Amino acid sequence: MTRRERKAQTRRTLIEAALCLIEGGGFAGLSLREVTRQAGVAPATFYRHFSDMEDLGLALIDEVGLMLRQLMRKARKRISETGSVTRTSVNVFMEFVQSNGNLFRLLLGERIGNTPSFRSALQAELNRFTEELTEDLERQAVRLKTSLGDPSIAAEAIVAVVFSAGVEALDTPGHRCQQLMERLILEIRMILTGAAVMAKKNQAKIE
Amino acid sequence: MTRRERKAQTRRTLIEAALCLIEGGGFAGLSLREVTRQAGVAPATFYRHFSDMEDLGLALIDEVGLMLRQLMRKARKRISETGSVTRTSVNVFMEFVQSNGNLFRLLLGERIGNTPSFRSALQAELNRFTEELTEDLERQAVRLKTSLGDPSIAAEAIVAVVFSAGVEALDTPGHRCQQLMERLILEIRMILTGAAVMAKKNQAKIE
DNA sequence: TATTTTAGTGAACAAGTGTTTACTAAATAA
DNA sequence: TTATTTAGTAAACACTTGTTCACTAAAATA
Repeated sequence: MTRRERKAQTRRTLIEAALCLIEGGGFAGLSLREVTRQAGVAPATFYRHFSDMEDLGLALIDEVGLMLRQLMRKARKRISETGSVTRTSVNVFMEFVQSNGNLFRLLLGERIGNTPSFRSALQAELNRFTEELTEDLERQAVRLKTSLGDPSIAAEAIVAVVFSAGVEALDTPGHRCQQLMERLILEIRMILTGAAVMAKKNQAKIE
Repeated sequence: MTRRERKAQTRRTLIEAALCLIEGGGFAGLSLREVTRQAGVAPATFYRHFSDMEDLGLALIDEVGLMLRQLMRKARKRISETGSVTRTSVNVFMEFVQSNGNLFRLLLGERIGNTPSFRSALQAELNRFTEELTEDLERQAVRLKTSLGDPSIAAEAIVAVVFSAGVEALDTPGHRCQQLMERLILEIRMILTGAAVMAKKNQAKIE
């Protein structure tokens, strides 16, 4: 096995270890030595891969970004198969929260955490997500020949509502998740119909 | 000065110290010694007031609850003076976020954090907030002789949207906060009109 | 082949951590 | 007044932490 591959491999081990440890205590209460211990590697080895814990954190945030993009892609694919937009999106989202819980915790925990570089990186990641949703909403509006006014506002509201439900889902036992999803779907529909109605009123005012 | 008063006073000092330190690094990365140092008190003194850091944390969470209740009361009072519900509420909320930033950080940071007892306590606090908002919405609907269907769903959505904006406001410079608030107001109106329209449709179906 | 690079190691460091101990001085109770 | 309770202290404890250092063994290069 080549040296680059080996290095990449232990790097991955470290990332996985950190991700695993986040589950039981956030990123803030997470020590370099814990990570190396969990990874089965000497403390000094850490410095061959990251200069800092903050550096590791930024690598984790890259993973979050990747996750969100995969999430979007998967949702779009399934929507084009099934048709029902909201319900399918919510389904995909909840599946992701269940299986990538730790990344999710990172995303929402460090958004308020101490480290400024984390906060801005994560906020940027979230903004990108909102933008993509905005574009989707725009396309949908064109397709259905309606208007949502400024779709970015609806998108922002939807993202807030969805992620809030995501947090709640993190420690909701599986069987009560269905309930949670039904509420979430209603909330999203509220926002969308509200946006449509308000857009129509504004249109009427202008004409 | 009586002994009880003295004790209560240093207890307060410890709480204030913790609150002050949270600003620069969340609750998780916060050591007992740091708190006592900031409070100007010997480390051992801590144990005369709290058994644990977790114990201190729970005391802080009580403060959060107090803050939220004050928030509600103040909003109601101002609403009865001015009339405009949404705009006034958002104003009051944002003022609170600006002046009680650290409590806010605690509320939203530890909702996902490591400590299970924190999570549940904070979720309970948030739920109480949502409930009160639900009742307010109900009263408003009666007064305006309209219906929002199940107002608890709209309330949940509004809370999500408002707190999400609160997080963003935490490190938004004052002059851009106005923009943020305008968006927030639009989002809330969306949810409310959406809820009203959907309730009307459902009503029509039943009749 | 011999030489250089380098991912990973183990030992050591100074500094910070939570917690317990016996102690003081002042407020309370007798 | 004398005796007791107690909020706060200083010192010590056994650990954990981040970081550096010289070192090894194996892969890459010459």
